[in-house]
Amino acid sequence: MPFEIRNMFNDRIKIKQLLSGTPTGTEVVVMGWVRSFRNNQFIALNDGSTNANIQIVATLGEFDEALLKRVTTGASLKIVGTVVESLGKGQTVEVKAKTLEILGDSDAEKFPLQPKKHSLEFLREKAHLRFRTNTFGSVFRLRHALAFAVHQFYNERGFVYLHTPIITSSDAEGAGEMFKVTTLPLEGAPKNDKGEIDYTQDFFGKGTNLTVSGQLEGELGAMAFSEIYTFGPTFRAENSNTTRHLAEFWMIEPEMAFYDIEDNMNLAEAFIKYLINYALKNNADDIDFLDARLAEEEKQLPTEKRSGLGLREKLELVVNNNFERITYTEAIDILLNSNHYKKKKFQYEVKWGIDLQSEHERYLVEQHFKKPVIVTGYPAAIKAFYMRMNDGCEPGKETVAAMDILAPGIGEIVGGSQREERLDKLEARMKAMHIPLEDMSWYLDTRRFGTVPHAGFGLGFERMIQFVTGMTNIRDVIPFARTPKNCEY
RNA sequence: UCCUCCUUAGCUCAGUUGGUUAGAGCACAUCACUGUUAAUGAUGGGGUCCUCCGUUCAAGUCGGAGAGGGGGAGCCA
Repeated sequence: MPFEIRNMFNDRIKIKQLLSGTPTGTEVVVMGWVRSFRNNQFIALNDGSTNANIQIVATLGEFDEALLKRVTTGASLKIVGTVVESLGKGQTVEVKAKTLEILGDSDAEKFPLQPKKHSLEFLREKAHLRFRTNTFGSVFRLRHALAFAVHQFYNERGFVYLHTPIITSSDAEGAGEMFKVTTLPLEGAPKNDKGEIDYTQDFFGKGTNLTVSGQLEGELGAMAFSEIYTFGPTFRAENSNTTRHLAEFWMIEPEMAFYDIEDNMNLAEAFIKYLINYALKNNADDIDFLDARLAEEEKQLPTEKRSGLGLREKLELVVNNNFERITYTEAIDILLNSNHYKKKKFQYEVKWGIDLQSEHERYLVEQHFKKPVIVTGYPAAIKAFYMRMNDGCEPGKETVAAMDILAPGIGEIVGGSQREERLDKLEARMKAMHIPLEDMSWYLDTRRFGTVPHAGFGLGFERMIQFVTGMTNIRDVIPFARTPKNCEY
């Protein structure tokens, strides 16, 4: 099969394409960054199209010694050469260099990435360079693939991609602490009669924040297009220091008219499986690399801490099996009847009405069912105002049509619900929760004019990437993590 | 925010009961070798022992405070 030379300004061929072909003797132009230079002859060159490097052979004696001295780890090169069968064992094709041009030098003494294993913590501090490592190469190619798959999934189903605002004056969702957005000076901000900051003089004439969710605006779109989704950044000013929280993260929030809670669950399950399937099919190399990497890490762990399941195995298991679906009440029963509970191993109390703690969710997912679990019908008291009250509840045990999807290793990956479409019930709930109705009249209008049953959910994009890549720290699946006390770049 | 562990060379780490000149592997430099795959061999340079305060004849080592990081918890996606 002849190589297809892409007609770019430099007729460059990408390394992924080059490696997928056969040694034909064709002349090619390759560009990339040096990963290693062995034996003063063999350059491992990488251009980010794949983790695999192309071996460039600079035959001894054919190149100036001073030039070869500049072939250091991290330097960028332009190579013109012929594609030949490799005499070595590690690869089938290699490029025998005719000309070798240094595009950018890289001082070997100062370049932080060495041809060796680095800790994730070290690379996190070099986030601007960590893309050039195999691990982060795979992680961020997968991040891209999953983002593309998100759009493809919804586009195939006729959903409209709705851009909900990033700056918002709505503070009703209660999803978390918000970042203030203002142009008022911090020192000497104008005050009103009551001595409070006078936001009428602010840029928007009122107090504004970065969004914590696009859901409420998403519902407005669903009431016209039937099915919409949002996919954008969201912001939480919580002082959370964990491996699964970010101050700035990306969330996918579909919102569907004419869906009930069952339809909602079906869509969420199909969505997650679609994303995993897309990655397995289109990024097999990256999954396999991360699989091997995790297997290596597992070897360092004591036996009882090993998962015993490879990354690929885990993903295939999720794709090929139905998610377990249980009600909150059933979940509490399972916990109460568990040996774990009887041996008093739960730190937090288990009884109907509590919010499930991490340890409870982990028990259900990792010990009891050993696969993703969808929990529905949570107590109304612990859930948001917009969730639909279930009919026929025992007094004092009112539940709402909420659903959380819990995934092994990362906990809650999806949170969603059927929305309360009945105006009287919604208003009653909002009053009970002290949410000012007048500020929310735009939202209540959807229930006043042609209200319909509808539902939706939010999927944390980074948590999904964590699941697919097996990365344990969420800071390693977003290019530039924003966490408390950390906003580099 | 709470609990807990950690911070020694560019990186990963060792450093005994508080005791003389703080070590190793990798990386880097020089030389040798040349079909290597984390190349190999030899030689060499490289240290604010996180910071401050204290205890002591003497602190990388003990105590206190602070900073940064890891893991767990809460909040959540």
